[in-house]
Amino acid sequence: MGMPADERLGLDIKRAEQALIAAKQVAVRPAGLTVPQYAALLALSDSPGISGAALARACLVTPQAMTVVLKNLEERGLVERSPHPWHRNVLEIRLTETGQAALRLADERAVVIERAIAAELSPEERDLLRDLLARCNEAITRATSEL
Amino acid sequence: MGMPADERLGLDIKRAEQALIAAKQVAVRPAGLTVPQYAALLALSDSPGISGAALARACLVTPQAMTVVLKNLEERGLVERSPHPWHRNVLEIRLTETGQAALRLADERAVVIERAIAAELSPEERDLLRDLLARCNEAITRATSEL
DNA sequence: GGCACATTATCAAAGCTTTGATAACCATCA
DNA sequence: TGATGGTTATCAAAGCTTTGATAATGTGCC
Repeated sequence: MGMPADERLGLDIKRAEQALIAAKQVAVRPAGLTVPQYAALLALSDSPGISGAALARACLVTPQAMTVVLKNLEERGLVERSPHPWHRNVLEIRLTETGQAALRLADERAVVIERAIAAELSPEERDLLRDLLARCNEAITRATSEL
Repeated sequence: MGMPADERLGLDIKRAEQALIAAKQVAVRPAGLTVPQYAALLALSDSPGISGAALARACLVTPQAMTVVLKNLEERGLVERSPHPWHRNVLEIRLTETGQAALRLADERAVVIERAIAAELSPEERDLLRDLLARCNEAITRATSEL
């Protein structure tokens, strides 16, 4: 087609991401979590009381998608949603103790994956990869707005 | 948690991939395609007559997922599935002319995104990114098998 | 020829993801 | 006070994705 497959960097990015997702799945499964659930719990542990919409943004999904994930997490008692003290159309979301335990278990194993990535590269290479990916991100965003 | 978020390279990879998917969606929408459909059509154009299972592997999804994508594509007349000449539990999958036209339209725009990525980096940087991502991939796979 | 293995296609179920849409709430401004 | 704009939560619909499972087909070996 318009550009040979082996010139498309998008494929390399996708491949790495797929490997990452597959690994994360194996890692978090003993905690009974899916990868999106784990991501939500992790973001929540960093920002207790955050709103569902903000959590969605942190996890790079739409609010509607996050509603579904949270519903399942809430049903299992891993998170609780309570009305905001003064902002009445906002729900504050928090980890329960059960949620914290599940997250701890999952993250222990997920971090093994992250550590393996970090160990594969030197500090300079890590910075370089980060920079290159960020520049791709910018280029992608720019090109999209001009489509 | 076990590792600060800003040390997790997985996030950088995910961010780039999300940007890429969002861009691809905008690109392929005028052709009436979703990103998974576009990916399937693109892989098909490279390998006419491929089996559903092989196509799934090329697109980095399970055969079951690909069955769903192909069913929708077939219903819209973009692909056709026919029995293999001598391998009776295999279906050969091919682009129809309608499928080719849709793919052409979609790919024209998707390539703009890919070109923008390639233009952002020098040839050395492209090779470097590719190498770094591949090494991450290997590290991920290795760590997963040891979980 | 029978068996074991590998691969294919697809059903079922559950979870996730997007877009489109709606209603409600808050803050700001005229 | 009413209008406007921004944000939140969530319903609906369609598509996609995984795991688990089953049946069928081909290949190679004893």
